[in-house]
Amino acid sequence: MENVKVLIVDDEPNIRDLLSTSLRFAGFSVHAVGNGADAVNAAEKGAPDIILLDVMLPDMNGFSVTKKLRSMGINAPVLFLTARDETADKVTGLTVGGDDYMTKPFSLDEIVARINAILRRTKQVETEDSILEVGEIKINQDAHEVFANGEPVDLSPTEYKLLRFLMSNPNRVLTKAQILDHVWEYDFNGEMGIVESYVSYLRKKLDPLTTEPLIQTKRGVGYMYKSVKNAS
Amino acid sequence: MENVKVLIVDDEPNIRDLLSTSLRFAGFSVHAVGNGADAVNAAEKGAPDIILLDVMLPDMNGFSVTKKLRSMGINAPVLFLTARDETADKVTGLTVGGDDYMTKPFSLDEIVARINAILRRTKQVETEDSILEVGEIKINQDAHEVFANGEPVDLSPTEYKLLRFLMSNPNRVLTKAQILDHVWEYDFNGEMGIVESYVSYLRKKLDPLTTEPLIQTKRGVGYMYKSVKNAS
DNA sequence: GTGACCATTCAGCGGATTCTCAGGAATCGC
DNA sequence: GCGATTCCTGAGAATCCGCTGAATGGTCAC
Repeated sequence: MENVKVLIVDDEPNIRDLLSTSLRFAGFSVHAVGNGADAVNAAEKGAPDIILLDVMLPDMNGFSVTKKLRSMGINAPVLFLTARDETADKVTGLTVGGDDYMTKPFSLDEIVARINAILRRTKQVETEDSILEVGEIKINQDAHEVFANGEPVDLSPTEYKLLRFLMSNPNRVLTKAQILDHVWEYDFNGEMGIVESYVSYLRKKLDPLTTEPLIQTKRGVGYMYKSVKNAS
Repeated sequence: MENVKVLIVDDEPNIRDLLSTSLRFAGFSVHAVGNGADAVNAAEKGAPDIILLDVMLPDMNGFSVTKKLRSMGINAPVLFLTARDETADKVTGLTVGGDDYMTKPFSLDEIVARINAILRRTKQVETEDSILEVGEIKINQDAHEVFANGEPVDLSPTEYKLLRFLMSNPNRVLTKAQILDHVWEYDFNGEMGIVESYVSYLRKKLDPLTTEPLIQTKRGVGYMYKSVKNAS
């Protein structure tokens, strides 16, 4: 996962900042532009490994941008960003090859997961493993399958995202605010109590299958996924 | 931890002074301003390693400031300061990237700990280790876990903060007033007897696990955490 | 439309935590 | 030794925090 270059194309500065900050912190090398013409230029010069492309741009739409890019021999996979109300058939034609799409608003954890999934599929760069195994839990990120000591566990989408986020930060306390910011969609406006609810759901499903509780409550601080006992 | 530059942005002079003095004493290089415009200027010239940013400023809010900063290519992590009563929805989006937030009123020890945690995570400068080990006690600051000779110790948040403060000033007498100022929130207006109570709680939990009492009473002066015996 | 599943809010419970206070123990000056 | 001062610690009250079950509304498949 060294030096993967991401090109972000979105006309909303808020989304650009959010994505830039978040992906940079996730270890990607980021370049962000606000319209299709700049995107073509940046892609030509920057040789990105993956492109995050808003479907609705002020000057040209995502389809025109990709057509232009492909005609120039730029074959980096594209992750389209589209508003939820735009109909699916508008998008389905776009996702050829290794491409994919996400609806806005998305969660930050989810978009990192999708980027890694695409890179994994297109194999243009080394990237993370599709299997995430920490302690007694194993997640197959391609199949969205979860196993606790080999037993399959059936999780709802939000439960899955929460568990994945916890497991990718083992032995580190995560505050409810951090969890909310990464697992829920960026425009979520509700209370942090929902994190408690979902932790409760997860524990109810996972704890019967494990030898010890996996999600620890650090009262007054947050939650922590524990993987190995700290004896050192 | 050499020459880490902190930029403080808060419109309340009291808070500015409190933070400046305290952080300077903790070894940071500090610059403080009172509004968003000055913050942008100072960040441009000063190239801070981390920014402490009040969410509510007279001229612009914290989000506008960070947006402006990011658009200028300044990627220093931000520790937001926000009033406790502001609801969670004002907090969402704050902990993106390496950023974090604290509610006012905060404790000075806590804010130093958070700054070090952020610097550690963003790895932009060398900083302290997440493990604080002095004598027979070891603290894992990521996991908020405490061990006495390898045995886990369960501490409440205040007990934890007190122990951390004592351990980060080993072999040095700390007055109750100092402890109160650093460990408790700055608007705490109770009695100093509470320090005695919490020292008592700590001793009750720690002393059974250590070969000798760790927190010494310096009658008429304060308390001292002892780590190595002086041969004299 | 109907039923299953899911996301979200909320209220009540129980236990942990914070803080105060007061009696007794330890220590100091003399 | 003895009083004065300081410190220790148990008890108790008020509060806070997190867990969970229940209720609501939405979405999707059929």
